[in-house]
Amino acid sequence: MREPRPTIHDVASRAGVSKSLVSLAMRGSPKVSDASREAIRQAAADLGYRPNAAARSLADRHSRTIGVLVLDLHNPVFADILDGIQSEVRAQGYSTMLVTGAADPDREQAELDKLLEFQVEGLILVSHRLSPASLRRFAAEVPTVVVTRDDIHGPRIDTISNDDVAGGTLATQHLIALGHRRIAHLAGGDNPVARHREQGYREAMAEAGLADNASVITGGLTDVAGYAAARQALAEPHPPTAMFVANDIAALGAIAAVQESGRAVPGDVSVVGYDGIALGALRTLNLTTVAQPLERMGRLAAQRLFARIVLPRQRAHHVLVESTLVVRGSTAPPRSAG
Amino acid sequence: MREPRPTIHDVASRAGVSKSLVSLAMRGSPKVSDASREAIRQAAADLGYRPNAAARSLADRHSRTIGVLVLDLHNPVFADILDGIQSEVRAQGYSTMLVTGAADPDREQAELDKLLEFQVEGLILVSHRLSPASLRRFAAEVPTVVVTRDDIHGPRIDTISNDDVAGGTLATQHLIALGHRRIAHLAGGDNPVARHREQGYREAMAEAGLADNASVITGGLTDVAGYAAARQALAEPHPPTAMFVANDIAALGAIAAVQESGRAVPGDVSVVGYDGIALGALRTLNLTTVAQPLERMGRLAAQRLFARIVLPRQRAHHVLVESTLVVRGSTAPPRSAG
DNA sequence: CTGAAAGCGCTAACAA
DNA sequence: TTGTTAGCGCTTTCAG
Repeated sequence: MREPRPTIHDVASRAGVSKSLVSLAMRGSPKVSDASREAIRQAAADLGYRPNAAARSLADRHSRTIGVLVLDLHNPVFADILDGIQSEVRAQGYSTMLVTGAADPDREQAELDKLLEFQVEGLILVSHRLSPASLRRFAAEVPTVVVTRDDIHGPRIDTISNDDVAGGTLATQHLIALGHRRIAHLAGGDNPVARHREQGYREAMAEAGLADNASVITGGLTDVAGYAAARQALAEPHPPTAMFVANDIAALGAIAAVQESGRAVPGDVSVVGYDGIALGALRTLNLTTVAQPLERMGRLAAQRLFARIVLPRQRAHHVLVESTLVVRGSTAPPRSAG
Repeated sequence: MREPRPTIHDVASRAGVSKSLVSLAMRGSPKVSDASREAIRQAAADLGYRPNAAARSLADRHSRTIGVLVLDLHNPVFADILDGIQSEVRAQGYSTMLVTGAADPDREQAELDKLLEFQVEGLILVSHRLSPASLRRFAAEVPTVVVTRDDIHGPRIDTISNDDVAGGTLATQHLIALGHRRIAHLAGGDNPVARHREQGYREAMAEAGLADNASVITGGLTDVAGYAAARQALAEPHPPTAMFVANDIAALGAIAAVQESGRAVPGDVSVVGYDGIALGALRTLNLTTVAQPLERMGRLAAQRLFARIVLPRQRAHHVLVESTLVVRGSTAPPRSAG
């Protein structure tokens, strides 16, 4: 089919040296004479030689690769986190293998199994849907850090996350402070992150004496889900004057539904999202949100992972990052305040 | 550090059979007795055995992996294309290694070099920034297909793309048909895709006798770039009544700038994008656009790649997909038509 | 159906 | 400084 690739052996004989010398030279060892080094460099260039990563990985038992699982490539949140991961991983001279599981536990399992077969030296899970048992099984085999979740604990599972309960409270309190009372929460579905944000909402409502006004609509973390949930909220006898939506992407969908119903944002309905995606800053959208330091979370995750690769048995670290309310134009006091 | 992983050897001795039998069993060969197969399965499960992909790749000289380079993980266009690629690749029992080069030719080179060291059996480049020479060099080493571009030809470089010139014309003609005359193009910068779309714009303007009205503003393919370009366009003495923007993401930025300037979309300024990202369908944004069949392009790319992996020397295929104008709410006749 | 032996491309002692 | 010798874990002839 295709001519075989040149090997280290071919380079050696063309340069008139031995295999091992080439190996040393390739990795920039100082114990190679300048003459040999140059001859080897030249021979490699002539031949178009490329080291075979599989062979190297096998021989020195180090793949220099880390595996990254992301929940959903469509949500820009993950692109930001990945930027942080990538820069850190590359700085260490490692490569990353990136996979998605489409929010399906079985597929996530399968993808991670593949990653382990490739001998990745560590795993970063950016918002997975694994069962606790399954996650612990992976973490037992290879250093693992989880980003955006800290609900599953295990002896050697590090986490980087924000406090979603506090964030949910922050968003809700903002709406309460503006004078809203009928505040709906468009929930993010059956996952811990969404549940925590909902809990934060409930706590803020209760604390403000608005527990009876609390109204949670089942939604999801996609634009479509947010759209549908908002429609449902607006169809109620006493539609809300404000919505706290489980994440930014769903909030965009919710805004669409509000506007489509003939209402204005924020004039008739205020909307708050969660995450802090760059898109939300666009004047068109201008989304008030609880912003997480996404890129930093990615960097922290990679740093944590390398720390654990060096010292595998250290106890689990749970890094909590600060999220902040970013007030933009999608929230305002209700028409008839109070 | 960590206890060594069980190998095929460990499985064999625990199951009381030979290494090679295990190897056969692992790959589901029919020439293994049921008894042996079960013993092996059990032993592997007990041990938590995982095949070592590096070793397998080395031994059978097949990595069963294809490399994918994407221009920018932040643009949802690429997530859609990737969906198509992934589903097809998985269906073939292959894995994918995904990398980004941040639109930087040198980094793209480096990432692709890494991919080749991992012995990927093929390459899919989703909108690269490589030089022709560099692209041809990679294609000479491994089957390669390029998605969204067809400007660089080479003996064995397949392409999957739409006709950006035609698409640009389509968008512009739509605005002309609505009655616009001062139509600006917010260009997408120094890359072939953007240049083709611009050419389509120019051709449509010329054909309508509006060549003198043609106004091209230098922009880029990001929201920020679109925002800046639109501001510039609006600052001119005779601001346009319509804009054709190089892609959807930049169009969102442009809409933001228009609205921020106190003008309405489409009341004062119509905006057309390009790509057909899902987000554009949201009622809030409601973006008229030239939509490419993104997921299908991804699938086609993977299919083409596998075809070439089987028959490496076949001549280059250039698959052209149809893009269609999707008229939504961001375009309308100008205030004072004509 | 099963097992022994050789080798994939590379690294890693160890000698020379 | 250089070359030799063993493997890394797996697949693959080729004899039993």
